[in-house]
Amino acid sequence: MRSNVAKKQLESKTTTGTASRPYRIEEQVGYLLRRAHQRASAIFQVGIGDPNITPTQYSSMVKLNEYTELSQNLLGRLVGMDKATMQGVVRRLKERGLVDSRPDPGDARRTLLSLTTEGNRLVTKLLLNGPAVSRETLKPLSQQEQRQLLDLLSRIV
Amino acid sequence: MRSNVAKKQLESKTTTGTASRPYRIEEQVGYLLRRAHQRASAIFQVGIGDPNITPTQYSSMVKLNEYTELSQNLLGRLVGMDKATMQGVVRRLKERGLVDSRPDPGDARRTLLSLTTEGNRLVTKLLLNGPAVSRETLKPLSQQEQRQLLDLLSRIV
DNA sequence: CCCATATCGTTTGTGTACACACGATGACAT
DNA sequence: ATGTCATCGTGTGTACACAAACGATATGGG
Repeated sequence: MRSNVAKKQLESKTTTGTASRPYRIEEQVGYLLRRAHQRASAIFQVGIGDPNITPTQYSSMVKLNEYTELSQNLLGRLVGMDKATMQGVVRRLKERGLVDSRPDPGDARRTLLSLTTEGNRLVTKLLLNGPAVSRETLKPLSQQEQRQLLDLLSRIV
Repeated sequence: MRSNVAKKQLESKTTTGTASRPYRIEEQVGYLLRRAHQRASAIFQVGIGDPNITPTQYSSMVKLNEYTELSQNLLGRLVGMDKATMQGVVRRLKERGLVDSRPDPGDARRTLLSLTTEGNRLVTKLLLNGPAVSRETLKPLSQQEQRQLLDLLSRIV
């Protein structure tokens, strides 16, 4: 009973005169994004080829593979990670000998990051599995729908 | 140079004869889902009306508001949370006096959860802001695109 | 040159998120 | 009734994710 009060109040119109649908948590973007992200992470974990590499570690390594050397902060911006989060990701990659760092000779505030030989070898291997992971995640959709989803997602990011 | 080797190898065909595009991390579903989820969470945090309530806490409370009483495990399934994750979410909600628990009289393994009066009052208030949060998150898209995105997301979950 | 301001990386604290192991309980077949 | 197997909640360990505060360094204006 109590809950119906809340639901009623939510049935206000949006912009059009169309009656808005009841508020269901399962139909909200945020909720769906969380669930979809969970599933994508699970597929990544089993499909990328190394159970100890996480999605964020992977994207960091891919970016370092592209740019050779990057400051920690710039890398964070490129892969969409908070600097505090980046700190942990980099620390773990360094502990595993996949990433190296040196002070930026031109700016004492910065740390320059690069892949080690082993890091380079590992990304090269994982990159072979990358497309399959994406394909598996998108499998429920047709080719056209896959493109649509990628387009829509990139526009709300 | 080294990285070009990896990229070359990834340019294998998918199913059709179409030349596949180069592998860019920014175009992969998993990456886009992570970024989109980040943005949705940020919008939620400022828009839901209580900075101390997180998206998972919110969806748990909404479900408890719908069902009145649920076992912790079932609630977890309904909102897509691991039981270990659920444990933490419920503990925090209980600490704040928003949720109550009692042993299931018919099954000693289960804990039954419900909203307290205060929890009920809070969800009712937050539910008023829910639609605006979703609207804000989807703002970059047209009405039709919004529906499409929700449809595509629910199909890959 | 100096000062206000900004950037960079670190640290701390809180909160998801999941794997794994554990103990208690329930369900079911023999 | 008993033993096997599943379910439920808990605890531990690891890893994102971000806010806030901090010290060190850089930059640009006066």
